[in-house]
Amino acid sequence: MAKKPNKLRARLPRGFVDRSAADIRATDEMLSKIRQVYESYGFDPVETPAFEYTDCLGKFLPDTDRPNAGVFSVQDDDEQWMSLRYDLTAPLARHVSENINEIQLPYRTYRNGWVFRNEKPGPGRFRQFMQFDADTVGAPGVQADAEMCMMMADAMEALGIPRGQYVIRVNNRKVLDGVLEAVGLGGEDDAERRLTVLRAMDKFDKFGTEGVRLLLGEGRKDESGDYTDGAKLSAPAIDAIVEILEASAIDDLIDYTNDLTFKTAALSKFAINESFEAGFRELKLISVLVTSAGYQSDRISVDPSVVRGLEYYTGPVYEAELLFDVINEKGEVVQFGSVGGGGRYDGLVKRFTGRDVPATGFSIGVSRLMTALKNLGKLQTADVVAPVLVTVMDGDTEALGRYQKMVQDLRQAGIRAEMYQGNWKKFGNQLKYADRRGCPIAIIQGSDEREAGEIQIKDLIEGARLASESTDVDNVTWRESRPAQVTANEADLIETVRGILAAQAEDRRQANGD
RNA sequence: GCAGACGUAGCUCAGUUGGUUAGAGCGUCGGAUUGUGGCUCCGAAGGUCGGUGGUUCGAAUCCACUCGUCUGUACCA
Repeated sequence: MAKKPNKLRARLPRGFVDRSAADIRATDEMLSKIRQVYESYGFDPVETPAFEYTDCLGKFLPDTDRPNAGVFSVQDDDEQWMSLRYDLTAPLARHVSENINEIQLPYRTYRNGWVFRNEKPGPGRFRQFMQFDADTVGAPGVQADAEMCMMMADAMEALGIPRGQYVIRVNNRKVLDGVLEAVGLGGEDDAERRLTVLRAMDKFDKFGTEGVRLLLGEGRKDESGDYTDGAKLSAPAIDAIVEILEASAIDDLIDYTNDLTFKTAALSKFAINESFEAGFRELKLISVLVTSAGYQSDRISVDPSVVRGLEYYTGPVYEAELLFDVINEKGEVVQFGSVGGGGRYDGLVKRFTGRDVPATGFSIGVSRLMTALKNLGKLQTADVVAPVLVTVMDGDTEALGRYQKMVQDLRQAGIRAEMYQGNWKKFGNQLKYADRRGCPIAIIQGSDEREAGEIQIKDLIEGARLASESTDVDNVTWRESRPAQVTANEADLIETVRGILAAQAEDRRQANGD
């Protein structure tokens, strides 16, 4: 048998999605809520393009695991390499550096945009996704970091996540450096093991004390049988690190009177080093600042297991985490992780300018957060009513003109409306179309009505309800009963439509229970 | 990247020890009904059985490789 010629198969590259009307509207809603928060903090928008020269995005990797993966790159006409941005921070550093003479520091700015990562997608993880960032450039003090944390908490609540269902966890890269120094991994030779230790600490939330002990020690095997090699630290070092991770507040760890000292048994074996001291003092300061601004530890909490990226952070780091379970389509609880984070990156602008320009900022993973809210049913689906459909009974030019006029009149009265654009000769299809499209009302005017100066106005929502109540009526009878349909004077079109729409809106409100 | 599970129509899935032309429900489209949505009835379209190669007289079924999806893990700027 001869094979048919192969059809081209329509398919989307993995990790990319088409966005539906509902998604787009929900995203817009989210963005405007976040924007409102940032604006109220006095931040101004700025936008940079999706492409940058690859060297400007920078590779700060001490992390040599994956030398070139993760980024989409192309070569320009002049053979310079360009890449799609993989976050909004590096492009901002480029923008600030390029315009450093015009920009008034400290520069408080926000922006949202698509970013691209060439890596394996997961639930709520895409290769193109939206981030919403805010940064303060040229502010050296931790008060800028504290403000970032507060703003992030406010953004979470503005998005409808109730207090107690999220937390902003704060740590300090200097504390982590102090830990590494204290367990004897300060030297250049131990770079690899330092990463292993940091990654292990980062897993505390996921694997708990025992899992982290394994990762800090010999290694850990997961359920699928995959094995992760450990950092092979000594037992006392592991004890000390675990004690830091398990602390519920920094005051449990540190005595802040005069010279800092460790309070706990396992930690007291270590001296406070310079990094520890600087890090803990900054954390304490942030903690005091946010508390006096009214943000208690249920919203912003110091947590030494926060590690974040291993690249450019130099001081405080923070992370927004959702505390509710996220359920996927199959009803399984999926581990979700953080929906945003950031930190202080004092070295990023200096790469371009040579000048010290300290900066701090954070990023909200809009796409990711939206997946979580959607799965939870907390996504505010914007209440967009489908258009009123003006049906076409006669296809002659004069009649079409009359229908167009009706549509325009409706539009000018602020009512979404459209004229049927399919094959008008099958009238049943017009109403079927309206029904499937979710149209609230259909307008009908044939020659009979035309001569009488009337129109038929059909309430499709009410009609659907009536239809579902009487299922055994035969089609002809049902049709001729013209359910939920009123005859109106041509001049009363707008008024009548308005009345029906208002009644429908009221019904929806009652159905929603508010 | 590593490990496991799974790939049959737009969707959800049947498909016997390898045996004619691969099926069902839902959905889609057309008709019954040239001016009325739902119900009902009739009809139609829709398949590289994920792909390639192999074993066999014969493969959706067995084998190898490969691609994709999901879950875990690694990485996550």
